[in-house]
Amino acid sequence: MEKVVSLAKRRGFVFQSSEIYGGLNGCWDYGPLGVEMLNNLKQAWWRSMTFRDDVEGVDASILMHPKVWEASGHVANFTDPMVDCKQCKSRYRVDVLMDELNTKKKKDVLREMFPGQFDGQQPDEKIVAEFAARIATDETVAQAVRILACPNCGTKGSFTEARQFNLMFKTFVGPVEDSNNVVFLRPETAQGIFVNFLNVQSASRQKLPFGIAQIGKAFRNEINTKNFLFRTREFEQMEMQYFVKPGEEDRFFEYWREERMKWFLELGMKPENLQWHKHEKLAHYAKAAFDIEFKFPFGWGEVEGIHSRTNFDLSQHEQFSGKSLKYFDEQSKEKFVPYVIETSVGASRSFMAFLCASYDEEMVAGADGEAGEVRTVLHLHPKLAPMKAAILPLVNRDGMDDLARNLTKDLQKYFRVFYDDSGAIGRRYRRQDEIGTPYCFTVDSQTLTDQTVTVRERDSMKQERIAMSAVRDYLLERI
RNA sequence: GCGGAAGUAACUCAGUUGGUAGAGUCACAGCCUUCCAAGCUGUUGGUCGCGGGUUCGAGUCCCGUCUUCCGCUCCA
Repeated sequence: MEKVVSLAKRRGFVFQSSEIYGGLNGCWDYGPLGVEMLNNLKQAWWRSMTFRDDVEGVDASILMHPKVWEASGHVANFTDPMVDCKQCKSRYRVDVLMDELNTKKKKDVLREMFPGQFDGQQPDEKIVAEFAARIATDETVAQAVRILACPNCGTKGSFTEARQFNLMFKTFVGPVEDSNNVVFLRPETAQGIFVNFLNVQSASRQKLPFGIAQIGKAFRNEINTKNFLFRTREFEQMEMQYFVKPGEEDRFFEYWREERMKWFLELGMKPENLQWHKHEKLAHYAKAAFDIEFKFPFGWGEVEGIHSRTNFDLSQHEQFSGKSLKYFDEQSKEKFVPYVIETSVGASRSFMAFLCASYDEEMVAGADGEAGEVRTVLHLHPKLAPMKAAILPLVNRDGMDDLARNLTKDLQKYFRVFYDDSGAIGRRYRRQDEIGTPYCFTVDSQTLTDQTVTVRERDSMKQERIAMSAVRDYLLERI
């Protein structure tokens, strides 16, 4: 992990945000190579999503009407009161803590908070119902927390006061910081799609089933950031919401699961580094949910979620906006609120996943077949590689450098390529290996006579000779 | 948020009981060099994370703070 972070910085993939001021917790900047690779990644996703008949794109604004987040449930559900145990330092979400109490413990709490009212034998159902009813307000919950014992160390009354965590970034529209002007930075891009559902549908004349895709930044005020780009407060999502007729959701859920896994594999991910994670505890909007997890150096972590979201979001927006979001099916003459299949992938997270997956330190034999040495290489898929090729004169004389510069200029009309004439050729190859450049074209003395160059392939380090005029097509075929 | 570790050149790291800040790599300018990081010469580059304190004197000792990594917790 540290090696990847170090390489990312050294070669200009990722820098820490505001580094000269000591950095800002969990914020990162993409450097010259990072932005190329991130753009490539986003482009690969965009092409796979929208270069088809049934998906349209949008780019919604980050600031949205505050009611959007009431409708989506984020205002109510995106805040989790938490407590810490002062004794053993473990932390709990208060609602989880309450849910996990057994009936006996609930009875104890009720007895202590309402003396005399729950003495003697009490039916279990009554205890459960009364607990749910009476321990419902912030006030009563806080009281209950004071009585409870920590499930981990058993110490009673060791919890801190419950603290509210609102994971949405708050800001103000206009220069006056008035509570009437509060808006939120979107915590997910999906809502920008839902609120535009009818706009897109009518403008594009799409019929169900069809999808809307969007790439954009989202913000969550996470309690703690973590693991390089994995958990950050500002991140980029690539989301597609696919609208279907109710009853067809399961079929398309399976379809998109397959498609999305295929996407990762086609970009060079190894199957053994990916796995499905099924959500057993579903969110309030979901009917089914699977995550694609990648094996990061720190363990398995989610890079994409594929969720069957029912018609929850559109229905909520109908209710909160008072506008109909129903779709009229010409065939069956039915009017209904479509169901939604969501594919939501983290651009930053998958960037990191591809970086980690491609990082390798290989032992290669020395020139004389003796002591081996370490070769650091990023086995990035050519589509993702920030530099598509390097053009190198073997030595800087006899006009080899001029030929190489001309070739570079030609190729730059089509690709991001790199010219390098400094130091020994081997060193230059290795430098390209380290940033994942898939091909190196070398101009040597033979080029001067027959206009051919050598192609050196990154992963195999094998070389072949092709005509200089064929270089462009060589790259086009492979990228 | 808790606990542990770390922070010195772009990178990896030295730095003695407190006494003017070092190496290798990289980069740059040359030379050399006809295919896999290892030749030669020269050069640039450091607020020792930041802020206090102790001291004649702090990279070194003390306090605070920030950031990163690891573990816990959390991740509608």
